[in-house]
Amino acid sequence: MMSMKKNAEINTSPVCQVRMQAIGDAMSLLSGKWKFHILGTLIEGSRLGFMDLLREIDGIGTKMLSKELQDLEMNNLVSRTVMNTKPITVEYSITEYGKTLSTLIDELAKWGIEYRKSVIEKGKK
Amino acid sequence: MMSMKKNAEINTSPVCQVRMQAIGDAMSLLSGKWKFHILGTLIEGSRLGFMDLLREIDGIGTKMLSKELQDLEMNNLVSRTVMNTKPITVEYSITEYGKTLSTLIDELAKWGIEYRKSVIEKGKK
DNA sequence: GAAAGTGGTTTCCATTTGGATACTACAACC
DNA sequence: GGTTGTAGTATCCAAATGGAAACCACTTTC
Repeated sequence: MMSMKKNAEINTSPVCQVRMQAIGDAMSLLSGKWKFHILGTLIEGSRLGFMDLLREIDGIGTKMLSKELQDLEMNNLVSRTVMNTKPITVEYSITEYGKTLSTLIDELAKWGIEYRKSVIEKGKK
Repeated sequence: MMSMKKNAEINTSPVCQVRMQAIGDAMSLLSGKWKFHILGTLIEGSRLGFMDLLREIDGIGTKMLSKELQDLEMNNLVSRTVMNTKPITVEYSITEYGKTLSTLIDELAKWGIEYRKSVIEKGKK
């Protein structure tokens, strides 16, 4: 019997290393429980205040919303504008760069919808 | 001056609620530092052993790999087959259902590659 | 019989994450 | 002058996450 050492050559290709690195890069910006929710909300309805977001995103608290928004702003995915209004308001919106995530987030939502359907189907059996 | 109460009606639509719920559903399966890496690796090179994955995925340890694989298997995204070989080998591969994540993961990788490019560009300035 | 390779589990620990609550500060409304 | 609404910050705490190292059981190779 041959004792070939098969080292699973498949992913040793540079293409795949780049791909894996890319996934890591992307997730370093997008990880966390709320990032996709916030981005998804801001892509749908632009120009929302802090309290708007707090109401829209079910379950999030002020601390997390504040922190996640700062992260996203720092990475230029979300912009924050302090408005010169009477009781000072702040407007959050998706940046042009943030919009490049639209197709990704659409895919995620699409997959999530199908997933829920499949779970319901299984439940019926 | 009118004091209209604008309650940011945008995302109150059922469409958006479904969308947000879907994002939450999807992330409940895909959250964690390594899920996308593992799925991405298995989509590229099917049929990999535990040690193969450990080598392919840079930085992961045995505990996390073991745990994440169990999660993914439980959700039918990855299959685990114990082979009847001399020093017992196990083969992990992506399931048909797991393959429905291909476009999503491709999008993620694509975005990550562009992101890295843009960071490098900024660095040059 | 020791080393190396398979596929993990277990234990311990530090860091991260995230939730609840309280609080500030300002202005308008009543 | 008390309540409401805006936009957060601060603090405390619990739970989840994740890494390092040791260990197990088995087999083949040296």
